[in-house]
This record gives sequence, structure tokens and C-alpha cells, in this order.
Amino acid sequence: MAVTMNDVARAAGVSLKTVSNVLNDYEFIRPATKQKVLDAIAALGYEANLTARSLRSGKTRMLGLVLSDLSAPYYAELASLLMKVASARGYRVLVEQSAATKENELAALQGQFRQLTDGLLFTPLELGPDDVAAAQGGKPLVLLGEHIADPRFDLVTMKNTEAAQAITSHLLSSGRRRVAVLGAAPGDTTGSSGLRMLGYRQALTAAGLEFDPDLAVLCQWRRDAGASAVRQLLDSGVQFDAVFGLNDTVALGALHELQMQGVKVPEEVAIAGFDDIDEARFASPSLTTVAPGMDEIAERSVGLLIDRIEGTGPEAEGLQLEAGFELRIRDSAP
Amino acid sequence: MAVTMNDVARAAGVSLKTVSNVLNDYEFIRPATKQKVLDAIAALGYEANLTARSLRSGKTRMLGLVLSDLSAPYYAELASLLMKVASARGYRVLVEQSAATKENELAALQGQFRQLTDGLLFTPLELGPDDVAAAQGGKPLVLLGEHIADPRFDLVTMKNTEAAQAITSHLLSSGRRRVAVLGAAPGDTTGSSGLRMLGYRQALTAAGLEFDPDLAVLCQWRRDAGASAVRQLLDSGVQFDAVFGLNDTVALGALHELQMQGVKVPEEVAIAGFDDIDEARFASPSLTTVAPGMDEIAERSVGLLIDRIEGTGPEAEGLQLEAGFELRIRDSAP
DNA sequence: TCTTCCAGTTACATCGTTGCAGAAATATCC
DNA sequence: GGATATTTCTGCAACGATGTAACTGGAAGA
Repeated sequence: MAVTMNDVARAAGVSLKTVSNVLNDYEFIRPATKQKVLDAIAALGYEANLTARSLRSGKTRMLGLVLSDLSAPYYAELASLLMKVASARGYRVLVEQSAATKENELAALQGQFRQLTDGLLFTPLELGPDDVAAAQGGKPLVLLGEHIADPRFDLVTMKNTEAAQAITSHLLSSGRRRVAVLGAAPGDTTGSSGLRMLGYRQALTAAGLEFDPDLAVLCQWRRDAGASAVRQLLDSGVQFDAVFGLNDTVALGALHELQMQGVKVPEEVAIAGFDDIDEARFASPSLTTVAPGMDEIAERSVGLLIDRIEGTGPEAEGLQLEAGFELRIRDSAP
Repeated sequence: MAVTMNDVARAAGVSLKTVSNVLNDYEFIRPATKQKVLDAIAALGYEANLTARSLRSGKTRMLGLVLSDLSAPYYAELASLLMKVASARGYRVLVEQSAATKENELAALQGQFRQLTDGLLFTPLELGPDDVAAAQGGKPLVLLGEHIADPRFDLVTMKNTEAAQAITSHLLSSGRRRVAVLGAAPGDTTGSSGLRMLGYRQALTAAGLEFDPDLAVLCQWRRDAGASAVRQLLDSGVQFDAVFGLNDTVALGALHELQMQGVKVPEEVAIAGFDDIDEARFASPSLTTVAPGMDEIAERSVGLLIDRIEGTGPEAEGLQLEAGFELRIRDSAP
């Protein structure tokens, strides 16, 4: 049915292997021969069979991307960007949603998903460093996010603590003194939540304020969770004059709920988020947030992973890269 | 390195093919033999090599999903859902972003992307029916969206016209008489834009109103475009008391801009969108919109495509399925 | 007892490509 | 000019699975 290399070889009057050599840019081919082959390829409309090539070469030219949920705006924007960057280097991206369960994360790390890819961009949420080390099957792996910072693994991340400190300081600089923080995870110190909480607390300390546990609300990083977290806060009667959502969706959920309850933003309560998803710019009021350098993260993580795959990466194992960040001061917290 | 079927065969003391038969549920195998093989598989931790299986069988158990931009919320939510549905039937989804260019759409339809998948879920935006028919390479194809409604192709879509009419009627029912519509595409009659515009006009007619071309603003379906469209409208001095964004992102961009300009929503201008992305519920005010039955679309499109792939689909070619819709009346247009 | 049949298993070819080793043709050297 | 490099090209095996056909051994039938 489909045209094979054999058909091309016959049409060009050369051997199968010569066709292969032409396609793989083998050095020693006479220009005339090369042209004959290329002509035959064009004439027959030949396209290489990727499956066969993969079987023989052991490479698929696909990167795996493991994240919890593609419908979350941050991940959707990141995935879109990663695909574009990968595409520019001749790779495709195969996405796997883990729903943030240990089981799915493990399956993505070792199972058949792994086979389909030459390397993995992995956002661990439930797995610890030792789980990953145990499951990791020899193929290159670059971690995204921050739950695991372990010298054994390459990691591309953002300046969570510094950025959280900067944005909290911004809130404080306008005179706010009771900054609620939404999206804390209990006991987390190494994950995004823990690192951002640390920055929040550093900013408090720098401003001479005590950390008040009543102001820290535990919730998932989703709009609905942000909304209920802020409702809970209002119901509890705890006073606050600003909200720091540990990511934008939480902050936007909180913004919505505050406005529903008739609380004026930013007059009565200022709000800041983290991620700078496209939606933040167009919220009403627009959301003050941190742009965590997504372009840089995409560029460097894909670059590093592909370099590892192709064996052209840096000598050092366990590279830790941090993208720069920028504050985006908007109307929700001027 | 990896354990192969041959290793399993040796360990179980049977032939290679017997192992294959066990894995493929071949009928005539003695239970004792089957058990021996299963034990050996478990002992060695064997996993089938998907690449080899694909080469031999010609199937990849992957579905291709072609859409313009994964970072658009509607597509992100749809993709996430499609992946879950496909996964439940043992398929993976490989996403390709076309950036809505003819070139990329064609490449996804015929090129190497096609090889990697057993069938395609395709959102044509630039290609016409004849382009698709010409490029289509024998493998199953299910169209998503509505740019192409052609009896030659399977199509899963939504009730664009009815839903647009219903939501426009809802705007009119509250006494609004000047409903601006954002996101029109010039000359489109078969695409989402054209169909929704038709519903808009039907609603006007039903209410005894004339269509005013000044109220229809051409723009891309993005937040920033929605914002500039509404600014353009304000600048032009055209009077309007409601806005229908042909999708939610446009409506949300418009909502933002109106509020920036000090226009009260919904008091002075009511706003409605289309798609019911998660963000709509949490906008401030929450966005009145149409829920186009995304679950049903995902379920039925993946179901149909897989049935076609496995040869268990309906006899009829060119099936056209329409999901039901629901209005979501919220605060932006009560 | 001999054939026939069928369950259960096996050997071999095959999918379309690339790696390896070597053959053939041409260039280089003393 | 003959041996030695170098360039150019080729054949075969292999990647790891599945399809086809054939083989084996025992039960059923004549």
C-alpha cells in the first residue's frame, strides 16, 4: 500500500541501503546518486515509516509531558508552548494527565508511556525523589515544577520563593497588613506551595509582621476552591485586607467570591496571584500577579531534555535551572 | 536490555508464538500453558514493545487531535476531556497545533502525523471540504466543529444556530434592543461564526428587530480581540445595550474592557458568551453563556472514531451528530 | 488398525527501517 | 606501477512483535 524505501530503491536503480543513506545524510554519496534518489522519492511521494524507524533505531522523537490536568490554564499554556518549542527541534509532545495520583504518576514514569517517548518532562506532585529514582528507567528525565529538588535529577523551575516574597512585599508596600494566603498545602516545604509560602513569610518578617496561621487557608489550586476558601475566611470573621492566591486560578476564584459578597477590590481587599495566565490580564479588575518566565522555562526544559536525549547535554548531572520572574502590577492590587 | 517476548518464551519453556498467543487471547491454549506464560511474564516484568507491535499490526492505538491552539481554554478543556474518554477505551491522544494555517492543517491531515495515529479528530478552520477529501488518506477521520458539513465526513458538532438564537433571545427578553455581536468572520456562513451569527439574526427577526451591521464587529476569538472590538464600538459612538460574544473568551475580553471604561455590566450593557468554559462561572460578574454539551461531544466523537477504527462503527458514512446545549444564565445578563 | 479431525503448539516469514561489515570503485602514495 | 587509502555503494542481519501454515499427539469414527 504505502510506498516503501524498497520501492524508491527500485525506482532510483540503487540499493535499499543507499536510499537509507541519503535520508540519513550519510557523508559519502555522489551528488548524482543522491539526486536520483531524491527524484525517486519526490516522484513516488515516499514518506519514511516512523514506526519502523523507531523500532530499528530505538528513538521515537517524541517527548512525554506528564502533568496533572491539561485543562488548568497554566498547564494548558505551558503545554502549548512546550509543543511549539519541541516542534522547532523536530520533536512532538505526547501529553499524559496524571490527575495528581501516585498511581498515574508512577505509570507515566515507567509504563508503556515511557516506551513511546525518548524522554520525559515530568511534573511530580505526589511522587517523592526516591520514588522517581526507583521508577526512572534510564531514559532522560527533566523535572518541571519544584516538588522534587534532588541533585540526582535535572530540574527546570521558577523563583518561587523570591517571587512570592516580592509580590507579598508589593501588597504590604501599599499599607496592607493582613494578607490572607490561599492554596497552602499542609506540611509542604519543597513543593510550589511550600516555597511560595516561605516567600510570603519572608516578606512578612521583612515588614516586621508576625505570621498568623488563621490567614493561611488550605485549598486546591482551582477557581472553585479559591472561591470557597475566601468564603470560609469571611465566614470565620478573620480580618484581612489583602489576598495572595498561590496561583492565579485560586486568586481569580477568590476575586469572584469577594465581589459576589460585595467586598470592593482593591479598595477593601487587594488581590494578587501567581502565574500570569492570559486570563489574569482580562479579569475585572485585572489581576496583579507574577509572570514566572514561562517562555524561559519552556525553552530551557525542552532544550535540556533534547540535549540529554541526543547526548549533547552538559556533563553535569542534576542541573537545576531557574527562570527569572517579573511582577505584573495591575488593578487588583495597584 | 528490555525483556522481550523471546525471553519470556525461554523462561516459560514454550515458543515465542505461544507467548504472543497468550497476550492476544488466542482461544486454544491449555490453561496450564497459559499460566506458565503469565508467571514468566510476571517474573521477568515483561511489557510488550508498542513500537514493534505497531510495525507489525499497523495500529498505534493513538488518536490524533488537530486544533488551532491548545492554550485556548475551550480547546484545553476539550482536549483534556477527549484524552480521558480515549484513555478509558485504551487509546492515547496525540495533539497537533495548527495555528489555524492551511499549511499546518494539511500537514496534519496527510503527513507523518497521520502515520502515528489510527484516526483523526480534526477541527478544520482553513481547509474546505474538498481539501480535506483530497488530503484524507484512508484512515478514519471525525471532524469536530462546523466549518465543514459535508455528507462525505463524520462530524460531531453542537447546535450553534439554535443555541445562539436562544441566548440572543434571552438578551432580548430582558428588554435589550441593541445587541452588539463580537467575533463575526467576514462572509462565513458554514463555520461556527456563521452559524452563530445566523442564530443571532433569527432571534432579532423573531423579536421584530432589524439586523444592524454596525453592531457586528469582526474579530478573532481571543480575549484581547474582544477587548479591542468593544473599544472600537465605544469609540465609534454606536449605541448598544448588550453584547453577545461569539465565544466566551471574546465576551470576557469585552467584559473587561467595558468595566475598564466604566460601563456597568449588566446594568448598562448585558453580556453573553458561548462555550461555558470554567472561567465563565468565575468572571465578575459571572458570564451568561451557552454550555454546548462538551461532555457529549467528547464522548461521541471519540466513540465514533474508535468504532470506525475498529470496524464496529455504523454502516452509514458521513454521520452528523449534534450535542444538546443548555443556557447558563448568570449575572452578566440575568 | 487406520484414517480423520481438532486442540495445542511451533517454525518461519514479515512489517520497513538502520547498523555493521565488506565489496567495488576511485584516489593517493612512494 | 603496485600497494594502500579513501570514497561510494551494497547485502545481510536485526529491532520485537504478529500472521500463516504446518506439525504433533490424542480422541473419535470407520
